[in-house]
Amino acid sequence: MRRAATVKDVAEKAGVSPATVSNVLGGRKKVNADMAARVHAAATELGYEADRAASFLRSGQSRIVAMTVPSLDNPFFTSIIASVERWSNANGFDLIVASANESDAVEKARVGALLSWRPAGVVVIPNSERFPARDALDFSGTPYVLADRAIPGLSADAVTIDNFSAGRLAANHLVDLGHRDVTVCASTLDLSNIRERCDGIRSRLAEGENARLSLLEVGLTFESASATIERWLQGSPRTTAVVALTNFSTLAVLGALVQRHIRVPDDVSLVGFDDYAWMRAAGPSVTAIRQPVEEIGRRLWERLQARMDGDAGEPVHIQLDTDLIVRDSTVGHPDPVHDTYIRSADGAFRAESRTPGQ
Amino acid sequence: MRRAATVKDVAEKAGVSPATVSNVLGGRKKVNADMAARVHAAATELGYEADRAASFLRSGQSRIVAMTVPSLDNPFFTSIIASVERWSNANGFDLIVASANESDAVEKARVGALLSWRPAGVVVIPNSERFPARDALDFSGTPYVLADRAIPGLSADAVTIDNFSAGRLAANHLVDLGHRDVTVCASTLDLSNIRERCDGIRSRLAEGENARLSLLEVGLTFESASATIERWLQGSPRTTAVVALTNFSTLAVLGALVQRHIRVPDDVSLVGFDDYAWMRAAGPSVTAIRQPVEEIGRRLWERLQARMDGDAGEPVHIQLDTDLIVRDSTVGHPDPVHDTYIRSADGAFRAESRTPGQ
DNA sequence: TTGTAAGCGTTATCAC
DNA sequence: GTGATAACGCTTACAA
Repeated sequence: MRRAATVKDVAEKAGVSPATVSNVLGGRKKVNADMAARVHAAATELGYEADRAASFLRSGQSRIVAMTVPSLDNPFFTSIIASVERWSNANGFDLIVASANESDAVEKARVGALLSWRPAGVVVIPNSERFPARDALDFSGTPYVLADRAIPGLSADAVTIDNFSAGRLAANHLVDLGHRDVTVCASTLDLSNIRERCDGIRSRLAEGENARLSLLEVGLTFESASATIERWLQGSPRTTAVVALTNFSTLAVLGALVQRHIRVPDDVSLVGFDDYAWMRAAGPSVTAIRQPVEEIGRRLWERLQARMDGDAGEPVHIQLDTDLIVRDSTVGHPDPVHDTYIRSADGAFRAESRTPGQ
Repeated sequence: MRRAATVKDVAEKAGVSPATVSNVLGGRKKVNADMAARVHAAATELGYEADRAASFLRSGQSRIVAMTVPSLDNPFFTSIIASVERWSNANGFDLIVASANESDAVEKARVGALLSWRPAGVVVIPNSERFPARDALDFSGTPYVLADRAIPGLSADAVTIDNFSAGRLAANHLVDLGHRDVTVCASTLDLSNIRERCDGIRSRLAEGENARLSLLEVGLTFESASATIERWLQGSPRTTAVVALTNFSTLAVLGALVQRHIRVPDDVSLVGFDDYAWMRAAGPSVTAIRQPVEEIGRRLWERLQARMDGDAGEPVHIQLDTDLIVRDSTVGHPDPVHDTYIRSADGAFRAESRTPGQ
């Protein structure tokens, strides 16, 4: 590992002082034009890039954002990382990521390590409602924003979807189609977002008569979900529709139904959660609640940016609307050209064709 | 943002010198037992964690690993990140990630930024064979390891699968089943790993008589792949089997076939690439070449660790074996209990049931 | 064994 | 407008 060039090297080569180099490259002070040119030339020639650690140490401006997620193997979480990375990068911040690996203890330990970088801000998808990172974050005073999972009673900025409405949106679709026996596959009721989705479904079903809701807690992984659903199906449950509240449980339900040759949607309809390419490609394609991932990232950044800039206002909980993407798993085989329909929370209906560029 | 505690604070509280605090917490020198206890107590009380930037600046040990991937929206890449993150974390390193967002220019720019952290090592999944990060990495002298995509002619450590053998494995399965008209859906032939997979398929097909191979270049995204495959199907191609060489193209092929009510595997068989939960759950479940993601991460770390420790030996290209997971998309509906079969490169056959915990 | 002091590379301050 | 100098928080010679 070659020693990297320093300000001194550049200064010497350009025949100026280190301070001037810093001023030119940092663009903080006015400098003589041809001096600046010499500095730039020298910097380029030496491949100079300021050492971020030293720069931070002196300036106190870390330009690091740290992010912790329950797992890096869940595409929902990584899609949020992708969005945050784009925003942070666009603003000159680098992103340090840590996975809690589904463990409260790991989350706690990892956040400790992240904070030792003195990040300017932190984005957290808490591993559980215990929110193990909380104490360290609060103690450090580092601005942070929660994503996806808000913590009940916690005063902190959070960006989530409107889980209750998302649940209603799913239930409403099924009720409209005449379903009265609905089973909900929840990952775990230990998470408030999942509970709220359930509440939304329950609330809509309660508006009709004779609607019955069964609840199945299937765990956080595809494997546990598959096993639980398999056991449940062995009991020949009376159900005409399933709402799955996470991407893994959606997949597990679909797999179990297909494997048992239960016809979808003829025997059982399915509304899934999250919107992935495989849901379009599956046979049958899956009706699903789509979360606005890109917007979640944008709003996370917006909140974090505000806090990093010193906003000391009341904590804000942003709850974004979801869309219902109607596909074969609830309505069979619709119009072959416009075969995907989107129903927004406001009830509007619009067609979306499957052609590229969407 | 509260000012974080420093060594001085801890030293004062414990009634010792800063050097002693550093020695106790860093565990580098022997210290008196009750002094050590006092230091630990003070550190805990103040919530002290050494500032990593300052620590690095003085010691020259950055304990940062940087990683760049073409996209954070591709679960294959993020699964490798997940594995590397576990290994780096276990060894006390933090991980900075950057996405090239499928752009050579972005890769180059992002790697420049990453290097300004003076990372101890870098893991790169190059965005293209141009490997835009190369110059900066070589110039910096930072140890790096390529993942997934080796660059032809490049002298650098790389951990990939044995792409040629993977191609042969897929083709062999289809030939065994009697297929003679095989279409390959490649993302892009601009990547050597994809070309090698093609070559492997071609090589196996060439061993039989009358085998025909058609090649379809479908692009890197699900959308472009879907569109291309759709156009191709409109031409009523003479093909009894498709090999898809990436996860997105696998999905796109499956979707297009299902949508057109082409029966799989009765009309067309499908061998996909990568192994995801959705492939088990899809109807039909998808026969696929599984890449050993966890091992890729392990070997990446092993190589990087060696280089960071000063190993100056010849560049090593590790090529890992893949498995063929046989499912419905090539063989219909096998034994309902052990419904997934794995065929390794060595030809061994073993059953794997779909019960949880696998 | 413990403390003192220097210095990592940068930028902010303050003379010039 | 430019340059010398100090200081950020830490680790590590080296002195005690």
